[in-house]
Formats: sequence, C-alpha cells, structure tokens
Amino acid sequence: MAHDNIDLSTLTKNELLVFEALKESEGPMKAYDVLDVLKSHGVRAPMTVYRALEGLEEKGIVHKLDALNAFVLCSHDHPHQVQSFLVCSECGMVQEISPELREAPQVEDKILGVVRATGFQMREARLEMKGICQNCTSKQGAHSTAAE
Amino acid sequence: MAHDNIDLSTLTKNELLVFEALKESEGPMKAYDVLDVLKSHGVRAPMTVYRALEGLEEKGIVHKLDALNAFVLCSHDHPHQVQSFLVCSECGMVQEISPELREAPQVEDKILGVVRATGFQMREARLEMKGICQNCTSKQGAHSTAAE
DNA sequence: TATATCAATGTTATATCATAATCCAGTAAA
DNA sequence: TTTACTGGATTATGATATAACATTGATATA
Repeated sequence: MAHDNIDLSTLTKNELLVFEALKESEGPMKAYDVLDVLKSHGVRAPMTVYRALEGLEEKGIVHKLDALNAFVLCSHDHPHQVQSFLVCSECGMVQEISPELREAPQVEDKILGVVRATGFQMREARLEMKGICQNCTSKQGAHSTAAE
Repeated sequence: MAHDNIDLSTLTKNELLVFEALKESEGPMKAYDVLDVLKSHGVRAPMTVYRALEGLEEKGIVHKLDALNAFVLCSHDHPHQVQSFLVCSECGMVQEISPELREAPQVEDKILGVVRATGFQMREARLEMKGICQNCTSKQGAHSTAAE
C-alpha cells in the first residue's frame, strides 16, 4: 500500500483522524460520512472535517472527486500532475489509474504540451471517467443487454 | 460558433430558455445564476433549471463542470468521448480544449486503450485542469512573482 | 365525446454539501 | 505576562441539488 510511506507526523490530530477513516473505508467518502465515523472520536461539526480534508489535500494525501463530492486517499507515492479516476455509475467503485497511465507517458506529456501551448499554467488536473466497471458489467451482462 | 449547428427544435421550452441563457453568458453558469436570469421569463424554481440542464446534458449540448458546480455549452460540433477544460483559478475563465487535443489523437486513444484494458466501459469523461490562464499570468507577472 | 396516457412543467418542501464568522485553548517567543 | 500564532470548537447560514406530488396540455383511441 502506498499509504504506508506517508509521514504521519506532519498531520494534525484531526487530519490524522480523517486519514484513518479514509484508510478504513477502502474507497471514497463523503465529508458527512467521515463526520459520522468520527463522531465516536468526539468530532461534532462539519467544519472540523472540511478543515482536515483541506489540510490533507494541501499535503497531497487526499483528492477530492468533484463528480461525487467525495474524497479519496491518493493511492500512489509520487503526486502526479494528472490524476485519473474510473468511477462506476452502477456500484460507485472508484479506482485511481494514474499508475497505468504513467506507463503511457505520452499521454501526460501530450496533454501538458497542448496545455502549455495555450499559455495556461496548470496547477492540477483530474480526469474523471464515468462508466460501468468490469464487475458490474459481468453481473449485468449475464441477464440482459438492454438496460438503456 | 459551433452552437449554430444545434437543432433547437428538439428542445423543450425550458431547455431552450436555459440554452439561450448559457449562450448569452459566454462562460459557465451556476444553476442558480441561470435561475436568476430566467426569473424574468417566469421561471421560479430551481427544479425547472436543473431539469432543463439535465435534458441538455443528455442531448450533449451542455456539460457540467463538476469542479465548479457550473454548466457550459459544448463548444464543438461532434460530441467527444473525453472533454477537456482549462479552468482559471484566478478569473474563473473556462476554455474547452478538446479541439486542440484532437490534433493529438494519441492522447484520447491511449486513455481509451488503458481504460478498456481494465475492463471498464467508459460512458463519458472530463479532464478538468486548474491553473492560471495566460491573461492572468501576464497581468500578475508584471507586478509580482510571489503570490504563492 | 369521454377518458386514458404521457411528457413537460409547476410547486412545495427538504436534503445535501460547504463555508463564514467568532470565540477559545495551547504554546512558544519577546 | 503579553503577544502572536496555530489549530480547534461552535453556531449559524449559504449554496447546491433532489424528492414527491400536483397540474397541464397534447395525443391517441375506444
């Protein structure tokens, strides 16, 4: 697990709590879901969670998936300029695939090149792909192909 | 303008109103901003706007920018599988760059290849890149380079 | 004509997501 | 001890989005 490499000593108390909650969850969590989990640790207000999430994002440990209003741990060691996620519309699964795309480095290079050519200074980018994951496809495929 | 090619006869009354509002705006609009504009046309409720936006999205005429909770007209003729947007953190400018990326088709092909290899059936994808646009860069650059 | 149906729209209420503003506690330096 | 700073707690509210149900109007058809 990539998360083992993170220096937890730089995290505040609440950041650590949120980090642990996300680590347990094995998937993206909504802020208010994190809040529910942390209520047993005395956290009461949304602000507390959002502040911690903001801190974790600044440290590159957490990403927000805007399409879901949800947050995930960054699943790779070296923060990348383009993060890529598969989001299953069926079961909600989220998979970060930046590592796979890194094996095709032309992709990021090309993107960065095109962007730079427009005079744009990119800070961060996310590619969020929505569709049906393999698991859901095989489950459904056996029964029908209609659905839509 | 690419929007001239759209067959407006397929739009419902409210979809047409929202379409016109977005066309005027020359940029992304929040749903409630659209609502404000359409109040002069008798539209009162958020639902009306959200329903029309949903219809326009299904017809491929509008995209939602999740990172901004905002909606833009699709600025090119042929809906593409990966839509790419530059979002300026400074001035809020949004530019769709799919046409530029199309000149580098390896990018989309590679992405689609990698994704397909994971067994994922992609429906739609958006690459949202945040940074500073050329305009803001040149304005700021003259005065300072610090800022962050 | 009556009536069934369907899509679009209207309306009300509420859920969900996020932040502003203010105050407080600990702690480290002057 | 003051001062300043960082993180945290609390309260309230803003912003975004949808649920649930009623209404309308067009079309089909018995």
